[in-house]
Amino acid sequence: MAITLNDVAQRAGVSRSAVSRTFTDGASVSKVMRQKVEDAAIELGYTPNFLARSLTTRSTKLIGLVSDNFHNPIFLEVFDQFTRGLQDRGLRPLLVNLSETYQASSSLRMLQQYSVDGVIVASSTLPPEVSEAFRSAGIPVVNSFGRFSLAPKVDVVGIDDEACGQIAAETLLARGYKRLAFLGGPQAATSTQSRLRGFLSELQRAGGPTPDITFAEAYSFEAGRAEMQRLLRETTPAEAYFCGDDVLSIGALSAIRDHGLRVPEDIGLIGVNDMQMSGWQNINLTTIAQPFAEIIQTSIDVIVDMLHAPKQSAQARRLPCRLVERGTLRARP
Amino acid sequence: MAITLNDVAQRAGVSRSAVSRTFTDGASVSKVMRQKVEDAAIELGYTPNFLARSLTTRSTKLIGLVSDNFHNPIFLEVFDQFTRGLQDRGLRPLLVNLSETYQASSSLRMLQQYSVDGVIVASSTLPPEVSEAFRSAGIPVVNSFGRFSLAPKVDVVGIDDEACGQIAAETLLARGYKRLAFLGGPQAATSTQSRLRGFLSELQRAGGPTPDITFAEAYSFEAGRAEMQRLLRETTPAEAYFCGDDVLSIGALSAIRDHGLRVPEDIGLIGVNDMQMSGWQNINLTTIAQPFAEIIQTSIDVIVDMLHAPKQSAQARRLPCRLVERGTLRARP
DNA sequence: TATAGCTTTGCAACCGGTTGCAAAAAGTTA
DNA sequence: TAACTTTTTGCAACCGGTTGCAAAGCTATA
Repeated sequence: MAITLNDVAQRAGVSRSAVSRTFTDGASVSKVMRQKVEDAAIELGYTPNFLARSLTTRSTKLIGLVSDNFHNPIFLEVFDQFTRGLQDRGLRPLLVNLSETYQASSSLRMLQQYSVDGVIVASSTLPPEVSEAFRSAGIPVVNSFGRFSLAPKVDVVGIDDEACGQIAAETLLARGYKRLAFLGGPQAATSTQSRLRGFLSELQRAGGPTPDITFAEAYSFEAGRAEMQRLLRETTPAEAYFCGDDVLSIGALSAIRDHGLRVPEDIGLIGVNDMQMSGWQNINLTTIAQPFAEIIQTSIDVIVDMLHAPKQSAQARRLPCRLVERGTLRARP
Repeated sequence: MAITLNDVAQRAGVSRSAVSRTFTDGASVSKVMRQKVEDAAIELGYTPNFLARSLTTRSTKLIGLVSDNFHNPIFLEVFDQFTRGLQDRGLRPLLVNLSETYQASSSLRMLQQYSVDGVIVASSTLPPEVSEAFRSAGIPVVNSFGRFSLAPKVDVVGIDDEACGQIAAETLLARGYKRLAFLGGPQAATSTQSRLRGFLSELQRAGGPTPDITFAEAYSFEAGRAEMQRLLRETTPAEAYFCGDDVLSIGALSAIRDHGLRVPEDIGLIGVNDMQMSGWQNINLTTIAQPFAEIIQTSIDVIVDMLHAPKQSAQARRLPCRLVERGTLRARP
């Protein structure tokens, strides 16, 4: 069916090697030979088979892109940019959806079967074991949006969650808020814990108040809404909430408004991520931006480096966050 | 480095074929032989190389998933469900981001190089030529969310855009709206045109008013907002708008509220898609739901069928939409 | 024109598997 | 136990490429 190297060789009246060499960068072929082969190839509509090639070159240009964040709107930015970034470097993303029903171990085996050149684990919630499994299988791996650690087992590119909590604390204090609260993501998530730690330490350092602390079930609209509804029903709400992430914040926002309170007049809200729709004028969320583009670009750079020269030591990179001021916190006094 | 068939054969003291057969469904191997091989395989940590296998079996289980919708929030549902659905059937999505900078032709060549078993083009805006190119290259292809046609060149699974327009017209008339308008997506998009056609024909049939017609630049928040701002500034707004899709509607919604008007009291709004965030309580958009799950499931079924038995004739499937009543239209009189 | 040095080319082995075929082994029947 | 089936196994060729090696071709120099 498909046109192969042999067909082209025969058509052009040359050896198989000659054809192979014409399609291999840096191989030795004379002008006239190249011309003959290319003519025959075009005539027949030949395209080399990458997978057959990969058998000897030991490189498939396939990169496993593993995530469990498919429901979170930040996924939009993340996947758009990952796919483009990889394409730009001639790499191909092989997508793995690691929702709860799929075992991490089966995804490892699967990506091994496809001989991926590397793996990007794009998730802040998957346990580190997932990435580590790839590494111990000898596959280059980078964990994007992962947790910082001083002696990481795999390369990590993410934000500084503690600094993020500090920025939130500084911002709320600078706005003159007195009764503060932390409405985190899932309590078990390390990102939640780190942000909380940064938040608390900065409040303490600055002599600020001790905040109330609660956690939502997930990084999702419904979870944020449900938790805020509970808070409004069962407690005296704080003046301002530092929320686990944007989608959580938007859930909380909806609960507050439904409860007849105004944002930012009655309650202030600050999130984390700065996903696209946080900037939509009817949401207009004050938030702490993750540098998506840089995280993704860096992740790709790291994995590409590893493809060329496998590294021994892993490194965790923390990229800085920054405050994006919009309409869910009151102005500075 | 990696463990191969040969290693296992040697370890188990059997032939290469024996090892191959143990890992091939339906091949003839005795119990004792299988045991020997499996023991050796486990000991060495062997996993068969899918790509090497594909060379002889001519099946890679790779499915190209091409789209240009990466910025639209419906992408969330679409990709989550596609990846899971494919995984469930042992297929692997190879992602292609066909944003404007990437040529359709290069994506064809690339997917050919990777010998994908089939291609799913998930987009309502990519021109039909994209899907047709795959078909004429002999690669099974299905166009999800594509336009219906009586004699399609490739298989299509989508909604009935005209019926969608009709539902919008019926709904708005039933609510007693008099001055209606259509705020479409990009004028060139066939989905826009079909929805408009259905909308107009139903209005005419029911003796309804003739609506104003305008188009936004894209299916995006900004485009919807910009166009609605223009309408509010330059025209007397209609009583209710049928918008091209949800993200456009939400953009329009924000413009209306910013202009000091209320929805649904002053202006009514109905969208298309029912993406997740349309149900968020602070958006609460009345809309016409696309049956995402069914479209995706059907698309996968179609492509799987084609893998087993290549079909001659293409077919376009239209799945029904349904009204989802929320808060952006006034109640029936 | 003979010789050395560089480039180009084809041969054949290999990458990691699968599979048709025939020989060997096991199972059945008489 | 002999003759006949059926199952299991290994050999060797093949899938579509790449690549080390040596022979062939070319150019430059003496």
